[in-house]
Amino acid sequence: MQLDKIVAYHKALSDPTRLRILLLLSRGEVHGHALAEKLNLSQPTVTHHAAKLREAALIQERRDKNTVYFKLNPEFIQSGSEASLKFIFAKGVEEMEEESPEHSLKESVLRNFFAKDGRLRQIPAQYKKKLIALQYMVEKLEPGVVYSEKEINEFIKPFHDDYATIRREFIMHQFMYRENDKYELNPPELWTHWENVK
Amino acid sequence: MQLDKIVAYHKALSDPTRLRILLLLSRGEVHGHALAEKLNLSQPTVTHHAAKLREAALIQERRDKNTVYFKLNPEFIQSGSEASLKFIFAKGVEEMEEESPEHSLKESVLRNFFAKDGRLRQIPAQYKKKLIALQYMVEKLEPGVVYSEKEINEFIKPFHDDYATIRREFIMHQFMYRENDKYELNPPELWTHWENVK
DNA sequence: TCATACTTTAGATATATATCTAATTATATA
DNA sequence: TATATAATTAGATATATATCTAAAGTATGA
Repeated sequence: MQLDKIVAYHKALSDPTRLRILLLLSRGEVHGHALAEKLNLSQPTVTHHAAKLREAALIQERRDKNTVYFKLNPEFIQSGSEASLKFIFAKGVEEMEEESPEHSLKESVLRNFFAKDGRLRQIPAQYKKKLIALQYMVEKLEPGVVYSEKEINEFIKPFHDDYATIRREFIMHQFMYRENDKYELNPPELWTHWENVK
Repeated sequence: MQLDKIVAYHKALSDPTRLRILLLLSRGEVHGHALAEKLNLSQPTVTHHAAKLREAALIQERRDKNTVYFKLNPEFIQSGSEASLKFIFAKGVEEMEEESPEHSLKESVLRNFFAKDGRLRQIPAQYKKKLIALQYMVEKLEPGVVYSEKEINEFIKPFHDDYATIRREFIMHQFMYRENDKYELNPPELWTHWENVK
């Protein structure tokens, strides 16, 4: 289930009138006219809400003569709820682990921005390239180790004199995590990759 | 959990940007600036959405120096979903079974609108009273029995000559259910009671 | 104490939507 | 065929909201 569907599902349920309609339907079929009466609304308003609920597959309809009867589609109400939980909690990982076939760019950045002695000639101005350079440096840090600010500065200095800026960029792009002046590497899933950036 | 809370929960989840934020947070803390970058949005926009998510208790915040870190509140995401299913499917019954201490009105209607021989003198014009009279008659039908239209007419005639109108009112107020010209009593939970009508 | 960086607030704008009335369509019945 | 009932569509209005820019607030650090 993709984003749009989940949005539509919650939109359908994010109106008090529609929730009251579902509640009334929970005990069995009700027709449009009766809904309008019970809710003290005009019939066009009921039609309007019924359309929204139908689009989200939350109700079904049947016609008998002039009258349209509505009833719940309980499966979809349930599965929509499950889908959105899955979306938030689980699906995230694969979703964002897209392809990154840009090896050539990476190589070119490393070759052009880093000198043979390993120093960073200058901080790339272009966003993608900056991320690549930052990641290259940060990968030399030890995961799980808690660094002081001073240690981070000392780590960066051999690459570039402006350690303050680079240290800030580490945080900004989520390569690292800071709490009470202690610095620690984030897991790579949290790093900003330019592929992630819409 | 009452209607308002459930509406707020689904409203919070009914925006694609907010879902993407939750997805980004599903892997750990992220701070505002990083969210703005990853989503290609301005920081005020992130603040705006964060406020909505916080109001719905879906995220929590922590501040370190100038930076505000957001993280999921997974319990609430889960429990909101459960609550709304409960609301639609279960809670309905008690919700609507309010008090109905209007026995005196019922007695007065039965006394004044029905003659000693059981005939309905006239169809009450006042909504509440009409429902009482209709219910009184309909309760003499057998639950579970499928009636033809003709049988329903014959049933009504001893009460009142205008059986067509009364038959329609039976359907209209959900005392009965019609499908392919077959009539059947609805369960009383579906009947329109004037207490239900806002 | 001044400048910087992150966040929030204020205000503007454009879009979405919940509701209504009036008109139209669809179906059934006399 | 004309009438009645239920539903839908069209159009109007008022409110809500997602987003932006600009300004103000807040905490840090030199």
